Amino acid sequence: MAAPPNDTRDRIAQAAGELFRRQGYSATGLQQIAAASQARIGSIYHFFPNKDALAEAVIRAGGAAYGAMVLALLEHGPDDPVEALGAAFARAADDLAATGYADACPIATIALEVASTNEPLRRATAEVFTAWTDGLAAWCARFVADPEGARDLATAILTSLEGAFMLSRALRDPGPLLAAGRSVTRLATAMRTDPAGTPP
Amino acid sequence: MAAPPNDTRDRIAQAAGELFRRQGYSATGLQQIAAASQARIGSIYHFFPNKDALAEAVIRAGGAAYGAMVLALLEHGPDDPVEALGAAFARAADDLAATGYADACPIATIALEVASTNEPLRRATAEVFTAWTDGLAAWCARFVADPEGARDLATAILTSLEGAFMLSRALRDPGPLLAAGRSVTRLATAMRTDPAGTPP
DNA sequence: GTCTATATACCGATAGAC
DNA sequence: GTCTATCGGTATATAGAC
Repeated sequence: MAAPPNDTRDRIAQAAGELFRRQGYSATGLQQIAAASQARIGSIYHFFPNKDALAEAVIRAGGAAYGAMVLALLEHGPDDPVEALGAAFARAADDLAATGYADACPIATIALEVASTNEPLRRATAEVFTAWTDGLAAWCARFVADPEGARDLATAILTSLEGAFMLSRALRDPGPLLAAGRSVTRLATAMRTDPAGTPP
Repeated sequence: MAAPPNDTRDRIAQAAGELFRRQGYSATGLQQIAAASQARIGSIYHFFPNKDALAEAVIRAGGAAYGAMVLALLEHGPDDPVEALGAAFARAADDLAATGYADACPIATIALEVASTNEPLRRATAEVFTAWTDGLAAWCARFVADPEGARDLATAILTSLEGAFMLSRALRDPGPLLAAGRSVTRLATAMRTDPAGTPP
């Protein structure tokens, strides 16, 4: 999407991100990352001092990219924000099913693994979640006047998405993601300040 | 709560469950489980054929216990179901903070780790999530007449709880859990069929 | 910057004494 | 049913040639 140079460092980071999100941080070995990125272990250590540093780079870069992608999806979707929300959840369900229920949130698995065991990585995931919430809250503020209400709705969108990703992956069924979409659009409708475009 | 006999098998399963939920499945070694349960590795292999079998037993037993606990919390809370929901989320936030943001959902971390890598364990987590959804849907059916609506609300409660657990653990902040509680109660209010007890 | 070889430690699992 | 010793394999990380 953005970065053109397919150099070794990028290949390593991308392969690591894909493996971390699918099977978790602990279960992914450096040998596997090297094989997936067609690099040598020595090259990984040339670009990253250790596995934790690689993970932190992957969390921050992948988090920024995913947040930008979601916001772009909302902004370039239907004009009505509630419809855009519903379309985004439907799109997430399609994409998840298309990858065999493998690729959902890029940092969710790592976030749970490190929350109580690795403070630097926990902090990295926290900063990504906070940035996502900020971005969503700014988008929600377009149709929810109360700033606290906009932030609550943003949190509801993000937590519903994360939880629905978890259930849909475990069940191998888009149902939870679609149900979460229905609930979030209903909630957004109830919270929207400006009811323009809503027929009686 | 239920089982009185503190025999070796129970100690192993309980210690394994605690470690799995806090730091994940892959990151937890049998040596650590043995140390935490004051058993020997040989004893673990006496009761469970391998690590996967231990995990499956932990997922199913822990899942059943947690589901029963949540339903009991809802049923023995305030008479008004919406108030009971809000109290349950507030209670979850208190409990999470009290454990240093360590003990949230007993199977969430494992579920994400195994969703794409371990089919028997993935199936175990799916069955637990389905049982939870069924139980919640039955409870929701008390005040939401439409069965599909009750099931959607049950899914919304569960996905919001899981996603909010994730964010609250990562941020070390009860905020997301409390915000999810506000959103879920608002949603339940909008969906409730019987508005008895709701003052104007 | 790339690659090989290796150090050290721990992994899950097994065998067998008691 | 409990415990010790140990197997083969892999983990992260390092040293150093090229």
